[in-house]
Amino acid sequence: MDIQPFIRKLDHGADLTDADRGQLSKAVQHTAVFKAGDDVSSQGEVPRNVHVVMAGWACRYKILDDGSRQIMAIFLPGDMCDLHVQILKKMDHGIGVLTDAEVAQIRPSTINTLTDNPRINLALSWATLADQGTLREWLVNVGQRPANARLAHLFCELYVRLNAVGLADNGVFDVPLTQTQLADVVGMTPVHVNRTLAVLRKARFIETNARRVRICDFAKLADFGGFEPSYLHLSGTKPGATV
Amino acid sequence: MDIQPFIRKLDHGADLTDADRGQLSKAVQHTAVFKAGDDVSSQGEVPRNVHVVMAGWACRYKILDDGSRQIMAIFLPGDMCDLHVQILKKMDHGIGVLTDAEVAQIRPSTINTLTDNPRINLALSWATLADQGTLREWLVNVGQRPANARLAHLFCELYVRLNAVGLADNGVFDVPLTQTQLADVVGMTPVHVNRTLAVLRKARFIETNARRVRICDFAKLADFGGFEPSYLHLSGTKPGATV
DNA sequence: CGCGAGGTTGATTTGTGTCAATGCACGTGG
DNA sequence: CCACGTGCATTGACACAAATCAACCTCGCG
Repeated sequence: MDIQPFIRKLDHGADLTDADRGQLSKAVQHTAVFKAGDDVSSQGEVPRNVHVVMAGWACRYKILDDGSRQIMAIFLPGDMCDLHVQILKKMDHGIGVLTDAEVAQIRPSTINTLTDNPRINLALSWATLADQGTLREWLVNVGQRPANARLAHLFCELYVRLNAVGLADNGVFDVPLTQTQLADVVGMTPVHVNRTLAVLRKARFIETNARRVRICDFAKLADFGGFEPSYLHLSGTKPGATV
Repeated sequence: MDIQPFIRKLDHGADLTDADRGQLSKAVQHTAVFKAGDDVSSQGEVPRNVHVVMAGWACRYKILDDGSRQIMAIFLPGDMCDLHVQILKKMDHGIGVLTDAEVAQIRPSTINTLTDNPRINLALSWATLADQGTLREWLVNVGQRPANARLAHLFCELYVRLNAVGLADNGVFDVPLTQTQLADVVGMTPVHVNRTLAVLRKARFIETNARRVRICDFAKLADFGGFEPSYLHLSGTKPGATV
């Protein structure tokens, strides 16, 4: 891995110095490897460490009594889970890994030294706000948009987020999820995800082969899905950044 | 108003001293009155003040191109909107008032003096985490539950939250929302909200007259709606609190 | 008195879920 | 090298929940 997605991402949120970047790099040195489907931390547990996805995809999810699952957040490489959980006494949901993945664990004491650095603290707070914006947008997506627009919106978001950490370009990116996992993200049935993907392909919005997606015309797909990237706040908090 | 819901709420999150309570009281002295439907702050605006609802109900919402609206959060008396927004450059959604309401405005500088107080800071952070938990639960609600369970869950949540600030007791509380507003919360049609309410009434889960709701048997309704209140974290962060 | 906002109800359509079968790629073991 | 099993994608037939369209009702208010 060339430059860490974690740093690359936080660079969007604040003007970090090389020393800041070094400090961040050091904080994510201790990693653990998980197999697809494993839990990083489970519902009901006492929150311990903060996690940063280094490679692979993870998620925040909740399983209901009837066995259905809602994925409430996707963590891509560079994403941090739950900066402030240690305040709480109990996880009200699980954090799991969607693919084989490498996840860094940061102890609370290390987090404190990070947030003592004002630039890093700003970057982390920015990232937290962006996560919240994303969650809100997912609610809008699931609550208001029909199936085809819902998936369109999701693909647009994933592309922009992956692009921001150097993992997507030219409309092409990997989506290493099964259709069942996609279904748990958008609140649909796997069968209906399948059919909806077929519709999007037929309409020439996207092309897929294996687990690779190509967005044929981003502007068109974004319009169709009602995607409007301001909620990701990728212009960050930097004064000079473009909106 | 006897004791402020704002203080009453934050008391759940940390062990405040009387001095802390005084400091909080003073921070919410400047209020403005809004008429139902007014915007407290609009999408696209530069975030300025932090708001606390003193009386009435407010919400966070987003309107889509086709005119449909998703309410992403309900702010009850005592709830604070967007502790950290000032980090961002642009509101990606609107804050509006669902009923006639009184809203306190806190300037960023005042916020800073509040968060300099470690107990208050803990309480505010706790409240922020509870808000996030609520948002996640709404996504689960809209993404996975059928209409009747969805409304059941919402009523359970509203009851517990109102109860926590002294505005509900014995299963009875006011829901000063139109069915159209309810629909925007749960991602359904007003017509379908109406029919679903009728089902809940007929099943003797709830009774309603005017805008007052009575939950006949909370445990039964909670079970039906899959409501499990841990996400509200009302046991807070206090060591001695019961779970 | 008339108007408008909100609630209620009915008939119908449509999007999505459900159930079930098939196909396909891949890995494993005989 | 082939037989088999498994996980995932795909497809079809059908059921059902929810949206849509439209009418009507009630009540508070100017």
